[in-house]
Amino acid sequence: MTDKEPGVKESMVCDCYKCELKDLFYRNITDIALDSICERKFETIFRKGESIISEGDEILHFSYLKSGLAKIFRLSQNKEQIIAITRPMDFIGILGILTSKTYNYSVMALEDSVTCNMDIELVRNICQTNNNFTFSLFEKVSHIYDKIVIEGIKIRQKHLRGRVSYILLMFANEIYFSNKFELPLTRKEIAEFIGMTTENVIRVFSEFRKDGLIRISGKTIEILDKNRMDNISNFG
Amino acid sequence: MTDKEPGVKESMVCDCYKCELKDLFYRNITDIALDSICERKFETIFRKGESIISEGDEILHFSYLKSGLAKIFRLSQNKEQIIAITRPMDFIGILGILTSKTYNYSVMALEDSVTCNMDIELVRNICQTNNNFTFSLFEKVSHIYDKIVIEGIKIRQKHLRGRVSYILLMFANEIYFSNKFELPLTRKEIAEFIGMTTENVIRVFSEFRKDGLIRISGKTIEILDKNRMDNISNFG
DNA sequence: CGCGGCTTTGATGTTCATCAAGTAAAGTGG
DNA sequence: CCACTTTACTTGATGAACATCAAAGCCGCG
Repeated sequence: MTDKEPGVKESMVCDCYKCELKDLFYRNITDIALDSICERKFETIFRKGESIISEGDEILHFSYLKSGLAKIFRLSQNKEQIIAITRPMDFIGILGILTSKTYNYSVMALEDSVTCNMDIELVRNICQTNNNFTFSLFEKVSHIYDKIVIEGIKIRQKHLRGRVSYILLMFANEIYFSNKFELPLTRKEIAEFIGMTTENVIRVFSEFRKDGLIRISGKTIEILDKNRMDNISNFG
Repeated sequence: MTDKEPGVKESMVCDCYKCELKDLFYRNITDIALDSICERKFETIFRKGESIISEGDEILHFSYLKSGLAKIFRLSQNKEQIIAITRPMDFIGILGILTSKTYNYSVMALEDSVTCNMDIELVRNICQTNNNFTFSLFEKVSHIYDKIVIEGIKIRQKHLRGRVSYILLMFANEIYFSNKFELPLTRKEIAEFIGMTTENVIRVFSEFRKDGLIRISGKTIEILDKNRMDNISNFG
């Protein structure tokens, strides 16, 4: 997060002692260490569409998403490839936050978002002296990676209809906790996530609509027949 | 590694103080801790084709591949999906070695192989008390994961010819360090690695042979025109 | 209001999986 | 060690799944 980034610093920050990440931090860190992080942390606001991280940027902060939604992606062969959707309380930049000098991925806000940023050197110092902390972090990062790898395998084994229903169910079940939601991704981005073309994403949407599986109104999607969607996701 | 596994314990084990993993262990661990691991470690021999780990097995040891070659794979929808090829000095089981109770992946020997196995509880104890060690391990595991994710993305963006040349170059450049080598995978396994059918792997092999790119004799492959192979791998 | 990006649909062609059928190689039991 | 079985390899023919191309409507934004 360098100066030229569009993110805006926010003055209303929350109390670290009440942070939802306390499982990771509060439990494993002394009050003194926590205080030293807290007084230097800051929050940043990103509007929908703004870049949070660009591949190659120097890593200066240990950041997590406080609210909103973001996509993690890589540029490969002039094509964006979306690797994962980052939800609140997820770390930003995942890999190499501690071990690399620069980011390996780009991150962009899909909705208005707020990140909380801590000095990376301070966090590295805590790692040097507090292995409970390091271990917890290790555990969390491992699970994130594992999910990415396994999800990638599962998605690619499916046909187009299966991929689309998989991602729609993901939004409904894991992100918005509702059968009706606003798609945070364009059709093109969905295509970049699940490895198909924009046109075919739209075509499958239309098929699902004609089959009475979903209702579409612009970016608003409502899943009407979850059972059949589950079947298509699992066996399509 | 339970009793029913085919691996055979080996009595001739090497000196931990001269272990190639000393960067990870020796540098970060006291002699006493190292000694306590060493006297309880053991090595296991696996013949080509034998199972080293099965998905769901309880994790009892922290193991690495001392010699040989192995494939890491998952069973998904009755299909094997090869995730990575493990080379000497790579860890076995990667994810969750420290944090999970059971393995998330299966591992099978592709060549006669030897693993070195340490008591997982002992290693976990070291993690509890030695954060240099934990940090080094964290770093190594992160890089392994990163490579898997990026490699997966790259392979799937290519057409069939590009995928096949990519994997052949991988064997030549990163595993056997020679343009002529014995393929450790069957055609079917190659297909499972790069997401295509067995028939098409064979078809592309035949095309490459007719185009004078490679010479094939059973499992022996020789890359004749590396420049053109590089091009196909990068732009195919 | 007009421009560019997003969305939609149809027509067309290519890539690739599937099916079939046969050969070679490798393991198995008498 | 040889007949037998199984697994791996190979090639061709066919069709399905999917990408690409083309054209037009829509929507937000300067």
